[in-house]
Amino acid sequence: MSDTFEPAGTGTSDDDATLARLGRVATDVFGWDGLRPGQAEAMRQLLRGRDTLVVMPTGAGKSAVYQVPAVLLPGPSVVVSPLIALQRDQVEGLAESDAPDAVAVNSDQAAGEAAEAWRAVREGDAEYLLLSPEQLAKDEVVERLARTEPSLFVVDEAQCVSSWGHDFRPDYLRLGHVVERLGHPPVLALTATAAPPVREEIVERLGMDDPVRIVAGFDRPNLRLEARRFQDDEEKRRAVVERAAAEPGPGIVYTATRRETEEYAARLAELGLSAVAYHAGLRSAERSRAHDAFLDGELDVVVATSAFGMGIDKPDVRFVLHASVPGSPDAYYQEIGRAGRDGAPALAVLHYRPEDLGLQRFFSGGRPDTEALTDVAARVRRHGSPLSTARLRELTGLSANRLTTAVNLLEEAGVVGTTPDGELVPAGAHRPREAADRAAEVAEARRRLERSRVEMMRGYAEATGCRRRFLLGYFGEAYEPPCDNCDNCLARRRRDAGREEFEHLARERGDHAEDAPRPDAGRFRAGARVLHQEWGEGLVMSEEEDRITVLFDTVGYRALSLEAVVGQDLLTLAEDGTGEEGAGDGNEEAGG
DNA sequence: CGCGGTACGTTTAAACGTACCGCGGTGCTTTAAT
Repeated sequence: MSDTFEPAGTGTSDDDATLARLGRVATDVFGWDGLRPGQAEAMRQLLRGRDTLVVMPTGAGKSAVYQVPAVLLPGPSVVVSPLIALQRDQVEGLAESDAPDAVAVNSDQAAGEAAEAWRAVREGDAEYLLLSPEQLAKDEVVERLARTEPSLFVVDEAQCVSSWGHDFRPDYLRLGHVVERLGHPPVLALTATAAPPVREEIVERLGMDDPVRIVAGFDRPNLRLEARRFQDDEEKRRAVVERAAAEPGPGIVYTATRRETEEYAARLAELGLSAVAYHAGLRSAERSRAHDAFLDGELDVVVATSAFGMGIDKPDVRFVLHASVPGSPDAYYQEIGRAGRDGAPALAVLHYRPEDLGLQRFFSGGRPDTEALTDVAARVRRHGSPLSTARLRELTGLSANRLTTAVNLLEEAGVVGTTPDGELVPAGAHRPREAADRAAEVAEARRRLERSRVEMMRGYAEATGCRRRFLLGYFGEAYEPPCDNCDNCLARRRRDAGREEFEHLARERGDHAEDAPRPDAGRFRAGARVLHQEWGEGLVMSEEEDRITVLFDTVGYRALSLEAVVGQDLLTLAEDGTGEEGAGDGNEEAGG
C-alpha cells in the first residue's frame, strides 16, 4: 500500500511551492507558528485532489488539516460532524479568530438561522459548512449543497462511520453516496482512534478513491495501564470509589449504565469529593453544566457513561477509571486517551468482572429486523423505477433508522443498489425473502465481529503480558516490551529483581530461572494472511508472547495460543497476498 | 447475559428460597401539544 502516496519533500519545486503557500496561510490567516510534518503532508495531498485518511491524536491539530487548504480551494468545505455541540464549538472558535467563518445547519436552529447559513455559504461569507450525517440524508440538503460546488468533503470523528453506522446512526453509512452526488470532491477522513480494519472500513464506506493514509503513532507512554479483576460486585465498587478518591484528580470514571453513574457519584460525594454524574438521560442544561464545570477545573470527578467524551479536550485529566469493561478495545482506547494529554503521568485502570461482559454482549446483540428487510426488498423490487428513501418511508411506515439500517444491509448484501441520484433500485433478481436472508447474514457477520471485540476486552483484562503491547498490537503497531508503565511489566520487573537474589543458588542446582522457551510465531507475523480449518481466512493482527490475535473474515477476532498453533498445525499461510493491511504497512508514520 | 424487583410458594409465621419479567448505551430530527 506504499504506492498510495508519494513521499513528501522529494524536492520538486511544485511541492516546495505548495508547502510554502500552506505555511503562509497557516501563519498569516490562522496565526500559527508553522505546520507539523503530518499536517503539512495531508494538506498537500488534499490540494493535489487526493482522498486522505488522517489518524492523529486529539490535540495534534487535526482540524487544521482541512481549515488551511480550504482557504486555498475555490468552493466551500463541507464538514460532517456527529454532535451539534461539536458543531457549535467549531463555529464559535472560528468566529473568534481571523480565519474564515463557519456556519452550521441543524435542528437546533431557529427558522431564519438555517436560511442565513445557506446564504453565507452561497455568497462566500462562510468557508466551512458543518452538518450531521442526518442532514445529508435529506435530498434537498444534498441538492442545495451540490449547487454550492464544495471543494472539500471532511468527515470529522470518522470512527463513527464504523462504530455508529451499523445501527445507531445508519446515515453514516450513506455518506459515500453523498460524496458521489457532490461530484466526489477530495474526501478527508479524520479520527484519533481507528484500528486497521476500522480504517479500511472508513475508506470503503466513504468511497474514498485510492486514498493517502497518514497514521501517527498510537503510543501514549505517560499513561499507566492497569487492570484489576474482581469476583464480587460490591468489592469492585469499593475499589473504584477508593481509587477515585485516592488518586490525584481531576479524573473520569466510566460506568456501563446510567444508574451506576448516579450511584458512584453519590458515594464519591459522601467522601467529600466534588463529583457529578453524566449521561444522555440528563437534561441538556445539566449536561452542559457538568461539562463546563469539568473543563473549568471545578470538579474532581465526572462519573459518566460513554456519552461523555467527544469534544472533551482537557489537558490535565489525571486518571480514567473504568468501573466496567467497555464493549471494545476501540472504545477503551478512545476513553483512556482522554487522560494525560499534557504529557504528564496519568492513570488508566480497568476494573473487570467477567460477568460485566454480558451487558456489552447484549449491546452488540441486536437481531436483524427480518420483517423490515423483507418489506423493503419487496417494495424496491416491485416499484418499476428508482425509489427515493423518502417515498420508501411513506410506503413502509418504518422509522428513519429502521428503514436506513435495512437499506444499508440490503445494499451490503448486494441485493439493492443506489443510483447516482441517491435513489434505490433492485440488484439481481432475488425474491424478497431471499434478499432479506442474505442481508440478515450480513448483519449476523457484523454481530459476530462486534462480539469478538467484546472478547478482545476479556483478553486485555486477563492479559498477563505487557498491556501496552496488547493495545498497540490491536491498533496495528508492533511494540517491544517491557513498557515499564503497565501493571504486568512492573510486576515482572519486581519478580526479576527478587529472582536475582536466588539466581546463584539456582545455578548451583543446575536449573534455569528462565521462563519455558516460547514457541516461535515463525511465519505468523502481524500482517500475514492465514487459513484456519474451521474459521477460514484471517489476518494476523498482533503477536504477544504466548499468543497471536487473528481477525477472521467470518468470525471476527480470535486469540490463538502459539502452542496450539504450532503444536496442532492450526494455521497455514494463505495465498500470499502480502502487504495487505497490517502492522507497519505503507502507512506514513507521521510522528505525533 | 446478568441484575434487581416482585410475586408466589413453602415452612411451621416472619422469613427464606425460587421463578419469572423487564431492563440496560451512544444522537440526530421532527412533530404535536401546551
